[in-house]
Amino acid sequence: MVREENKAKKGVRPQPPGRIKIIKALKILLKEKDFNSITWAEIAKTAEVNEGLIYKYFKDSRNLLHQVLEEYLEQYMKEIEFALKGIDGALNKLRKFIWSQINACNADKVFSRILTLEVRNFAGYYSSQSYKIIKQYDNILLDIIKEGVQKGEIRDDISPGNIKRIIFGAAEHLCLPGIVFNREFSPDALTEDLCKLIFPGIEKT
Amino acid sequence: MVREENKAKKGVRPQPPGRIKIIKALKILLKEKDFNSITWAEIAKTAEVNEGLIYKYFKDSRNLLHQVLEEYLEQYMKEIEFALKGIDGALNKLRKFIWSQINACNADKVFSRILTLEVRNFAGYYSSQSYKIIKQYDNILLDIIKEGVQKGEIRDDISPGNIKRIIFGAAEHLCLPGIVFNREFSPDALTEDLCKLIFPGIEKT
Amino acid sequence: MVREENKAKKGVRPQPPGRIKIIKALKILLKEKDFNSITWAEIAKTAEVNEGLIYKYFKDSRNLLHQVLEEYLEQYMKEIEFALKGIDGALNKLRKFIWSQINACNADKVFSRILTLEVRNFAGYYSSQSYKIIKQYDNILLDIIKEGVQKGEIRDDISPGNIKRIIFGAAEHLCLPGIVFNREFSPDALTEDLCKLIFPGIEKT
Amino acid sequence: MVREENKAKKGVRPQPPGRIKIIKALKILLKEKDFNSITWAEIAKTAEVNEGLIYKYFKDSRNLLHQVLEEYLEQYMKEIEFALKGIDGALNKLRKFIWSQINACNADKVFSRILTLEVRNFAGYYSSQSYKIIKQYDNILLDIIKEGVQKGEIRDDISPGNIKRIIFGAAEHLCLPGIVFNREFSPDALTEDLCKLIFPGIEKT
DNA sequence: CATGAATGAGTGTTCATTCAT
DNA sequence: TATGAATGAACACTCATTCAT
Repeated sequence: MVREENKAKKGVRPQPPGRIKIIKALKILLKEKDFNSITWAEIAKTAEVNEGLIYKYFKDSRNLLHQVLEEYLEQYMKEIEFALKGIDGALNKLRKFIWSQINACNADKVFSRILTLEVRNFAGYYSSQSYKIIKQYDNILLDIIKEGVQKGEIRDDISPGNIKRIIFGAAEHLCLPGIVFNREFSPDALTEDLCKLIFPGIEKT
Repeated sequence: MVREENKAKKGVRPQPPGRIKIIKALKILLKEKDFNSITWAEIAKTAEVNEGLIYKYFKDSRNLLHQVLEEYLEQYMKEIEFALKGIDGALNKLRKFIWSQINACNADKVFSRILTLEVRNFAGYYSSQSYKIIKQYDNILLDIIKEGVQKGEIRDDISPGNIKRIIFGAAEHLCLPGIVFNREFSPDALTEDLCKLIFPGIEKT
Repeated sequence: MVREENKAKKGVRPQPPGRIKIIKALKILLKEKDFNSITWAEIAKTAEVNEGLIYKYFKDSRNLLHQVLEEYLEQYMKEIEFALKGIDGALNKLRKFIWSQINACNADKVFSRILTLEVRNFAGYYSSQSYKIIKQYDNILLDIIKEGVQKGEIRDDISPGNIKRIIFGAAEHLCLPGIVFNREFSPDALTEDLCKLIFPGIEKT
Repeated sequence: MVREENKAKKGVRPQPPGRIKIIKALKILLKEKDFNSITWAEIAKTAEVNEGLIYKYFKDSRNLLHQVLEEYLEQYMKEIEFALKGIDGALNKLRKFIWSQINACNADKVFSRILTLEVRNFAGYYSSQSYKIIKQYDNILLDIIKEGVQKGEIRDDISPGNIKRIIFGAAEHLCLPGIVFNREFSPDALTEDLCKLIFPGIEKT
């Protein structure tokens, strides 16, 4: 009965086993190699599924990756929104946001690699659904900054957009060695360093 | 005799005309499309050279790109070294370095795109000659920071490596929209914003 | 009871709903594209029926088309036989036959296209049931000619078969532009022209 | 030296052996099966050539057929123009034209089948180069008819276009059994029958 | 130094067909 | 009766690469 409820709530389609296997296979392969060098044949073989079946469920290979990405991003969006609840003050939210971002990078290196290194030079990426979700995610940070500016917590002589970019870029490059060489890193320590460095320049004096 | 001079000037390689044409062709194509979707046939056609000839000079397509990259990077390295000469104080050098980096991004968007979006998830990139030059370039910034720490200009409670990463990441993401959508941007303004934001957190108080 | 009646009227087959839907779907698709490029998947989708179901009723796709063709041809045969009733004289019948043929081409361009452009180079066409019906249809014209020869209305120094072919070919090519480019044309005018041209050479002098 | 001259005159490109083999292979296969069911693999195998090579010389499979068709049609056009030279009077030309057409059908049944049964329902046929040549060929007949009308040899109360269609259609269907079942037939006899039948209705009385 | 010709191994994609339920 | 899921075999097409000349 609980199951029935879940279905109803989430509006989940029945999810045929082949589809699940394919997605799982892609995730496995993404751990081993970059997306561009993954072939349908490999996916099919890994999924123990017929090649043609992939086409049944996913229009093309990009579509398959985007669907997997979307799922991941939507999940992450929910988490970050949840994580920010109940936190008071723009700077506190900022710190939390940064930590979450770095932590997520550390927790799922495969997706981090895809999002930071692979997807950005895909052909249709900047008009994809995934990119839309990323923009929403960006806006969370942007809103925090704008709120801080409005409340006098954050300086107003740098555009919120540029502050946002600086933060994202700084966080990304702190994680980059970990992402590229698949090494563990400490979200706590990196967050600490990043905030120490940028907060003095962000706070309104 | 003139030839001899050319040889001497340009370096060791004799630079046969076919080779030059191929490299030129790749540069043209890189302006239009991303490296991964450029084919030998296209290069040969653009270079007005036989396909087979490419093999005479370049082991494989990656090799070709790397050679082009190397050339570009070596050139840029020289420029940055020259640009930093005669500047006093770590923070002043830092500002100059940042400006040069952002300015270079703006000036040559093709190479910026390759370096920030494409090359990083190539298979052999991190053991390539190009990467070695990038590391050297990284070290220039690192040395500036270390010098600043040593002279008491820069705080010592954040590792120079992390400071370096924060600066590179921040600068990169400030340029990213311009790189991705091939838009012009103002190196002066972006440098100003970035320094305003990070210098308070970098300076030793 | 009504059902029973329908059965009796339509013939032997019980005509299950799925079957009807499939046939209807094929007819719809034939209006849009040529038969060779219609896929099972499309038929099933258009019919709002499962792909596998088609196999219940039709051995293969050719079989399906032939059944649809047969239906159409049988219907047309009845009409032509009815139309020729009560007409006196071979030449009058000839004129009526020609008009009916051209009129049918104009009225149902889809089937005309199939019969004149598509079906003739199908593998098994010349041993199919459809071809048998076509032969019967051919024979109607042939019989008219033979009757005319016998009665001295039509010249006897050209074989009836060749006269038949000349008439069919001429009529077909008069309709061809209309069929190919799906344009309307006037059966009256074309019949008039055709008869004007061939009757002098057909009539016994 | 003679060779050099030929090259220069005809403007012939060197014709690489692979290209020739491919065209030859297609011609062989066309004798056995209809064009639509011929695959690249078969052509390559028959030509004893790599599959990829076909793509080097011909953009796609349609392109390959069209090039072969064009060659054939251009050749035939030259022949018909030559054949009509020195013939006086529209009706005499007409007879010669008809005989040539029927004779060509008999002589090369493969191409006749393609032109009458296959090519007409190809997607891009009516905007292809082949179709343009066919139109030119059509116009030869049309011009003969127009000339006859002008000189008072041919009746003027049926449009030349319709006369043309009637002739082409009649001739085609006289040849059709031969084309379809690959049977020999007598151009002389068929021409005789056709002219006997249509000339009385064509001549101006 | 440079070319034209040719190759082999793959690519994503499509399709008719089958089968358990 | 009708369906969803899955399959296998082929399809046209592409590409980096080689080699004789």
